[in-house]
Amino acid sequence: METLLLDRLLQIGELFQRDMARAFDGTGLTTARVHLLWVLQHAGPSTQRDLARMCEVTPRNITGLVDGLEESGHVRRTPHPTDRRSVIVELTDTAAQTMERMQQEHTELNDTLLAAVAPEDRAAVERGIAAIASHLEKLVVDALTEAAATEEQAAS
Amino acid sequence: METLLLDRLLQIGELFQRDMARAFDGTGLTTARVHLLWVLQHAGPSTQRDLARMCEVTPRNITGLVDGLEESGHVRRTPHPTDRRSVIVELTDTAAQTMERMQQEHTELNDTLLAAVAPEDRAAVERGIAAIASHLEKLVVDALTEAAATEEQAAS
DNA sequence: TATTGTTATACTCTATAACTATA
DNA sequence: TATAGTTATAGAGTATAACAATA
Repeated sequence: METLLLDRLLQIGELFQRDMARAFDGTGLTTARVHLLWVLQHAGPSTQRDLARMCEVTPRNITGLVDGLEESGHVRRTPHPTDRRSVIVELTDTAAQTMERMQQEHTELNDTLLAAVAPEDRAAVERGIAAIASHLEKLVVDALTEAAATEEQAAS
Repeated sequence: METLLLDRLLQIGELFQRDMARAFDGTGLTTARVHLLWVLQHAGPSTQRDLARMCEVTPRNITGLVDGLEESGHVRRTPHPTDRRSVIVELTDTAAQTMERMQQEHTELNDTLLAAVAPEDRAAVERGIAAIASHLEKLVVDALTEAAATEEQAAS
């Protein structure tokens, strides 16, 4: 029985997650926390509210993640300069270095995997995967929009 | 800034998970429980021990998942015919139907996504993704083996 | 009155360790 | 003595709801 393309794509996601979990085993970092660090690295110092929006989780959840990352020395909470309700979260210097290294390794992994593809297939793979990602995103967004509309209708 | 192929692959995994979570919203099913049902559908009635091995989680975890699935009417616990320590878990009729439908939808999604790829690129995409999955698996397995060896050395 | 973050509470997934029943 | 499953306990991630401080 041949393996579906979709199954191989999902397998890649699982393998990646497993590898990341292994890499951070013993450091106190987890997938969710690394994701927050990643968002912080790209967005720069941010309020917890904004982090909640960018991570697509509740503000309460951010409180917990930042608590853990503060304790492990990866982030720092500082007061917002003008809004005394807000808290600014920023990477510590060591965490910023860690994230840079991580981003570099990520790029290297991308190159390694691309090198596993036959040169004459590479362009087609890039095009094909982009098309699949874009199509799937549309499908999911449409399904979510429809579900939201149905719910709204039910509420009225 | 162009998106890395690796990032698109990871995005596909996330989108798929999000879509699955949405599809089962309100049914009491979750990713972990659906995974167990999936394993059960492919392996047929199994002991909890075997389910733990196949799902790569602890036996304790299977107890919890089966508890939930039993309560929601998706699986049934029956005594093992010869070993009174063991419990056989099997899908209920309705769950078996649900899983068949799900598998069909899965195949349809695969076809839909494949249809989003230009016909002349399809063969290359199939080959390329198989190569990437296989290469990544080797990388992860090697890393895990190495980590295990290091740990063993530390223990001696 | 609206917004930001936190406390309170709860549920799922996950793990390890101790225990019971059985092999 | 070893194995199958459960109870006990713990921790992470997630959510909603109520609340305090501030805007």
